[in-house]
Amino acid sequence: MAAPSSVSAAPTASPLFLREHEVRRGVELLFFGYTRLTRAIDDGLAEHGLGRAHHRALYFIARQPDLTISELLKILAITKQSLGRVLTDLAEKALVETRTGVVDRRQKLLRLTAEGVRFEAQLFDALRTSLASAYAAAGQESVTGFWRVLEGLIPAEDKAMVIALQKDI
Amino acid sequence: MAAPSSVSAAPTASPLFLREHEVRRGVELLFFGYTRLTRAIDDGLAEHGLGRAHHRALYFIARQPDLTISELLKILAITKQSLGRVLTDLAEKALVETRTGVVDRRQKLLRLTAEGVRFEAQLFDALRTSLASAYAAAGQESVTGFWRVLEGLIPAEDKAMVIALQKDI
DNA sequence: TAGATACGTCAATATGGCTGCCCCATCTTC
DNA sequence: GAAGATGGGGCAGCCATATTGACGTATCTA
Repeated sequence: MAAPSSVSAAPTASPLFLREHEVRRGVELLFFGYTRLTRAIDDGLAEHGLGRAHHRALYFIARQPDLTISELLKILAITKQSLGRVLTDLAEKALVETRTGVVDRRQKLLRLTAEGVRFEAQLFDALRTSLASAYAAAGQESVTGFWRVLEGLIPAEDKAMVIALQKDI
Repeated sequence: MAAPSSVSAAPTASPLFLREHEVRRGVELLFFGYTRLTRAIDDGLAEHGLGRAHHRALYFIARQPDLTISELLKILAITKQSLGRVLTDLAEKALVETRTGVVDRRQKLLRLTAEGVRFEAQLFDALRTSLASAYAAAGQESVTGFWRVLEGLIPAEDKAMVIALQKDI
């Protein structure tokens, strides 16, 4: 794959054609890392009869109180129907509550209840334990690199959304 | 866990209690990065009437020809039933073939057919495009950090498996 | 030969996604 | 004030992917 740099006539390989090994390594580590991290909260969720889809909604509502439905839809990138079921479950379990929008009364503003806050924090703790130990083992420099590469995987049209999330804390 | 060498009385916070912000950032970037990367191959899969589960099997068979069923089960961490359906589909589409094990005739050794190799390579190309551009934007140092953190997320009992995968290429 | 292992398979069930269609309330624009 | 756009809710039906538990067969190992 890598063109020898000594040959001047043929341009060297574009950075888009990195050695296959490096790409495969990333694909695999992302797969294992992501799946193993999410597995850390399955037990906590199961105790409440909830699944990962519920956690994702819970998580982003925790992160941005007064989020609207359509904003949450953009973040999760699922359909209204799918989200509807999840939010119904969360409301029934009194983990999430909605209020009518103030500037636009068509909107619903999503918030966690006190119990929702408690539960999300409990789940987050499991995530923190896993991720913090990975951070600690890798060192701060590695963490920065970890963030940079992942940011590069987010398509331009989604980037503003992700950055907005991270402004709040 | 590391005791601060300078302060003797009050220990600083353990590395396991990193600032919440840093952990949330990692959780979110992993979510967006992973989901956006996997989305890159959905169209290619759909053309063949296959889903992501099929790709995961295809991918790891490509990576380790003559993989056995039980090894693949460990990697994917799903049930025999679930994998069975996926492999049946792949066999019907003539993307995967099996041979009886040589050292142990109970085993089935999984391999891609020529068409399977071609198809996996095509899908891989979409992954490479995404990941390579993220690598290029972040720089080689970042890529190393990216790998290190992700490795730290893999539980000890799975680590040998992942490392074994990466020895082959 | 007895037991463990590798694989296949049955039936039933859960979860979390999807499409297409239609509804109402509210905001915006003309 | 009317027309249309937007935010949200909901119905019916479907699909993909996962689960459990039990059982069967071939093969290996002690």
